[in-house]
Amino acid sequence: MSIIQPRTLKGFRDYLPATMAAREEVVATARRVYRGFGFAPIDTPALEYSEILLGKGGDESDRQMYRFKDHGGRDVALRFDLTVPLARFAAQHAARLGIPFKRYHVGPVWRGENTQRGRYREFVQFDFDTIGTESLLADVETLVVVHDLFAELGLSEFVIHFNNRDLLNGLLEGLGLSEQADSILRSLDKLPKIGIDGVRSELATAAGASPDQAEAILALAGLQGSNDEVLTALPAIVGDTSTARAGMAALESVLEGVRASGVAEERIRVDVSIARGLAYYTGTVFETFLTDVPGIGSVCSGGRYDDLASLYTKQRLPGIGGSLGVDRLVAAMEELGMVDDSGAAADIFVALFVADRAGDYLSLAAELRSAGLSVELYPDARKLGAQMKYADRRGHQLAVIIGEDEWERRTAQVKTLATGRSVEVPLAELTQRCSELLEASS
RNA sequence: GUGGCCGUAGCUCAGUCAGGCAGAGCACCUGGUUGUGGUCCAGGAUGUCGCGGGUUCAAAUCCCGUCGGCCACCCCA
Repeated sequence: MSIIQPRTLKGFRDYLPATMAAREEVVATARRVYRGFGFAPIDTPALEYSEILLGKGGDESDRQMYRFKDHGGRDVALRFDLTVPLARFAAQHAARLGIPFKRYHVGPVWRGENTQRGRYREFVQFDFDTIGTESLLADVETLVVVHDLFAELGLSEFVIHFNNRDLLNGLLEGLGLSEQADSILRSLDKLPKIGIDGVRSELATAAGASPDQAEAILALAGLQGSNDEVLTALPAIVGDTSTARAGMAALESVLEGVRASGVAEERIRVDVSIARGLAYYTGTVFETFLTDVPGIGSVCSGGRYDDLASLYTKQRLPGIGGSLGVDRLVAAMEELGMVDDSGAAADIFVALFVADRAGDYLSLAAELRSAGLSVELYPDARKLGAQMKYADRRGHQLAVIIGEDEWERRTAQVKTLATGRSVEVPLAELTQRCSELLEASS
């Protein structure tokens, strides 16, 4: 029989222990932060009816969607984000949930796009959203959650860039270009790449903007400075439509709220160039960048979507939320050397020294575990040196060594691997002494 | 999806231009010590050269296809 080549699909990956342990830690931290703000867990199916997902994220999302007929001939698709399923979920369960409804949701999503560093076809998002309120306090809270999340993760160098789509919408209304909003948005998004002149010519060709219109749009996109400088300059640039005024007011109000929440000025930036491609965003939009890993792009982004649930219900269910890119974040942390590659080792290593006494070692390990300690018993009675080497490589804190002599004396040697120091303790005190040693080294 | 570069030991890579015995460093295994890791010394094992086909006396090397990775476009976590 021939051997089948072991392999994974393009854009799909296996996760080794070191990476997976890092991911679990990120998820645990995010969960703790989300819960601290009153978000509750939910889950939804990976597979949905295509009609639920199609047309919600824009043409690009539709193109990238994994879509096929299931065994019953149903037209189905894998979710490409967690926000659209949430909208369906909220519409379906609104009556039971109560408003506002705050939920978090972690799971894989799928996009059939071309791969690149930090971009895969299957990746994990960890979302949090607030459904059922238009209050800007929810916008403020969303940004504060992101801030606390990155602070808790130990990533000190990050900046949350935020904007309000009404600024551009208002400007375009005044210019009579509302119809071309999508195409203009896409052109503006390329500003860092193709420059002012590139965007200017693209605005003319793709959106049919006149030279004057293009200049007005570019004046907005090119606006830079401190948060207060940008806010001061904006009114003259975005014009005097009611939409633009609303966008201005929202932007100022959100920034004020974020400041009041104690977020440092250098962590939050009004950035009118943040547009976000997904079609469903309506007001506040944001992206989060790691200053030390610029190449990886945004690791947490989101915004307000006041019309999304209207696709599934007549009830008005506005929402706002954010999406943490778990894989991207773990990749960034690996680049920053924040992930040690030993994987998750148990605190205590027990050498299997005397093969005949396997039962004694097993009950000893069980006793330590019942006290809440994590214990690994080596499965083979190999040379002690080899076992010690294994324990060292694996990253255990303590090694418990009990040979025939110790068994007879009813004692154990407990070795602190980092220092090499070893103490002999009575078996009766082993649990307590191990706890103390672990406490001391942490 | 389109285009460019790349794929050789567990890892990082040399060897490919100009076809001629498949290599280095690190990691790994064994020994130097009857029962103690990280250093040192000695020795050892390890490859469908991504996969399939073609050209050739001979292919890691040249050609075609395919799968995968990276980069750009596009878009995005």
